[in-house]
Amino acid sequence: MQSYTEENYLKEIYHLSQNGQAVQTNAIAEKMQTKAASVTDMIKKLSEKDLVNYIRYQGVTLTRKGEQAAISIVRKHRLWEVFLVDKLQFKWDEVHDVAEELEHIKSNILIERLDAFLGHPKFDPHGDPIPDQHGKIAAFNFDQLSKLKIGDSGTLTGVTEHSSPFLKHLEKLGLTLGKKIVVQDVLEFDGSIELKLEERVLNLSKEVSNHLLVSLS
Amino acid sequence: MQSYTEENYLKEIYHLSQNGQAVQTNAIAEKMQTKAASVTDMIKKLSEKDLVNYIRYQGVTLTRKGEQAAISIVRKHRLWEVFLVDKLQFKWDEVHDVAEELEHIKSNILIERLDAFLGHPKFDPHGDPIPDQHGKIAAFNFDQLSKLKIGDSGTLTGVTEHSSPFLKHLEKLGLTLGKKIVVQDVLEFDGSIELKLEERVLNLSKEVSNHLLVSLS
DNA sequence: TATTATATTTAGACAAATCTAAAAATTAAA
DNA sequence: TTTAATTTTTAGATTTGTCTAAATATAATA
Ligand SMILES: [Mn+2]
Ligand SMILES: [Mn+2]
Ligand SMILES: [Mn+2]
Ligand SMILES: [Mn+2]
Repeated sequence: MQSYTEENYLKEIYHLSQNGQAVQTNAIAEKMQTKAASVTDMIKKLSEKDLVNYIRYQGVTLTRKGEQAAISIVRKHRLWEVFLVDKLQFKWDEVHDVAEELEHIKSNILIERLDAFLGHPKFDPHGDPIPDQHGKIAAFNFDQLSKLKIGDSGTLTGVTEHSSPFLKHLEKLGLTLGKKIVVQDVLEFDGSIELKLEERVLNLSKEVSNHLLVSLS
Repeated sequence: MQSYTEENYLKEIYHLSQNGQAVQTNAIAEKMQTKAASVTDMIKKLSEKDLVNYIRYQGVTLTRKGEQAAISIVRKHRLWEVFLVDKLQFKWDEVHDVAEELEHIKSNILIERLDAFLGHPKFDPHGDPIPDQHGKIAAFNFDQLSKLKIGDSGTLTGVTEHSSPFLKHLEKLGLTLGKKIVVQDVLEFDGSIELKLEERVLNLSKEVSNHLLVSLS
């Protein structure tokens, strides 16, 4: 078993590994809001436990064992987020911190029962896929809204930025998951995008549209 | 805020305080499965934080602040137990360890939403009262089954022993909360009690009946 | 009351996770 | 290819919660 802290490191390394390359000490330190020296200490410990591959000065990658552990935590995090939103009326910008704690509760039966209770959801409130009990993550093919061309249309299926101010902003604009949008214009000038959303026309900055995922229709 | 460990100490001191007297170091050590020296250390820390009144060699009592903190944890523990049983089909003998972890999740909004979601339950799956958000505990007046006389009848409303073997045993006998019983005989010899439960006649040892609570009818 | 037994506290150490400051390795720039 | 900048690691401390062993206080017994 891993400690609460080890689990947080594993999850963070997992998220930072998505590009395929070894993860740097400083990158972990920044995400974990700690110091590089502390990261080195923890990496050595995780390496000792065969959860990461570690070569001094070369960064870390997760072992299969480490990846499975990380995915299990991600699964729990996302299932608890669904619970908070679907059953306890939390807003999508309010769930993260609580899920950050709940993800560490150790009980397989609990998480499988919760999964069933929620109806085996495939995505969390931010559109992120929920790994199944074997660690399988459903393939999905979404595009950054900022990559679309004039005339393209689709459905908003995810966000890649989870901060409360950002999510509240989307909420206010009516840009919630499942909404249909049509690209009406893309401005050369600043890369901002103009789209139609339920009769209304919105203008989104490049910065915002970078963090929105859509499935084309 | 208190640490996970401090919260566990506070809760245990609270449970041991029910007789009104100061709680002894060794009593805490036994319940917490630790050593007296460790308890002394922690007591000093809790005293420093004004959560317990402590006089060397004289045991501890909770301050108002400490009692409120302890009751808050008990509230969370019992609400989570209700959730596990009512919503996730846990058996009453399976909930304790998981609730032991869940009780430490820090979020007031979470626990108030959970309370509402569960329909503001007054008792947990073992018949223990659930304190309200202000720390108030509903008065209740139950009797130990072992104190009843021949001819007395009532409803099973609680258990004072939460171990899984004990609860499984009751389950097998059909002795679950809400069941009506009538005392048919009390044996002088060993204090065992004979009672009628839905057409059947059961004989319970003094040991068992000591841990059952009934409300007389 | 003196002695013995029990309960509690201190002293000193240890493991986990963190930090600061300094040293070492790697990478980038001149 | 030296030098400079960046990244990473080590060394040594600190905090939290724990432990064992020894000392001290309280309670029970003779
Ligand atoms: Mn976490
Ligand atoms: Mn999420
Ligand atoms: Mn606990
Ligand atoms: Mn209970």
